[in-house]
Amino acid sequence: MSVRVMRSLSDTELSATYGSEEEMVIKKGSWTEEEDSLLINYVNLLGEGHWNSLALSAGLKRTGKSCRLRWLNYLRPNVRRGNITLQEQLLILELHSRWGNRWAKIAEQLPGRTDNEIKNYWRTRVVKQAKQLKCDVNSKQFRDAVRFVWMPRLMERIQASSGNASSSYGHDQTTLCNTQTHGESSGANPMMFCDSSMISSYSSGVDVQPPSVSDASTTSSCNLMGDVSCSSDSAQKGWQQWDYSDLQAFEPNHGFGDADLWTDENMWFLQQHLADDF
DNA sequence: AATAGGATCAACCGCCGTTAA
DNA sequence: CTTAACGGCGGTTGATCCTAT
Repeated sequence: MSVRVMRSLSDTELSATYGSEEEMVIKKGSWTEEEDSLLINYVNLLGEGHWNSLALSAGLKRTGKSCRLRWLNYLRPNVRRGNITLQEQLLILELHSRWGNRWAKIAEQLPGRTDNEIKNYWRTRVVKQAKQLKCDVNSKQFRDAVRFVWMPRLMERIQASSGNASSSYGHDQTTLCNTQTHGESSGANPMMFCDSSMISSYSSGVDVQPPSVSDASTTSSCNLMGDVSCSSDSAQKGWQQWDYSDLQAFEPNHGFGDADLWTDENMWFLQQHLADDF
């Protein structure tokens, strides 16, 4: 069977021919409600997988890939939509620092979120922030900024809100963060550390263990940044001096135009005191 | 009210690994 | 062993929405 591909113009419905001449027109573009209903019905009937044959069975003029994507990213039960929560942001930053652009793997740790959504978040929020800071998103400078400013700030806000609101997953977050300092890192910003229960409690409802962030010799509280330990005197001193309390630039819907909160002084600090220490 | 530019996100593309014929 | 089909994944695009002017 030959396949002719036609790109739809928004809601334009394409006529598809099928049959005697063994030609099928593949529809592209936005999915209609009818297509969604068809797909849902046939996935319920046949189960996930075998997307090409499912598409044919359902009479959908779509590729198997397109059906799979639509199902996984939109129609599948328990897909979480809407704003990425602070906890989710923190987890994404943490996991990305460990795994890089392994979106699917990261998504496994955020129940209901899709790799596509996480990827979009990264590109629209994180990459943009890096651009505003005039550094490459993969640069050590920016990674340090994420570790030592953005993530602590997120944790601070999570902690601040944990007392008066249950998590979006309906779990008590009172044990979210452990702000005690560590022996070997006592000079570091306490917000850098978090009880390892944080991630697993975040991933509530799903039996997910956080990635190993500490070996057996470490204390029960772990460094959320995993492989980072603030062992440099200069960095520790810098942390004590660095006032990041006003940072809003990283917060969603909070005007990324506030990136000037990332002052030259702070960036200089990062470059001078952190870049070589970790 | 109009519009330009930015932000967001759904969906497509291409590559790659796996599997079955 | 080879090859084609399929599914999964990350990268990218483009339509739509939002906001500032």
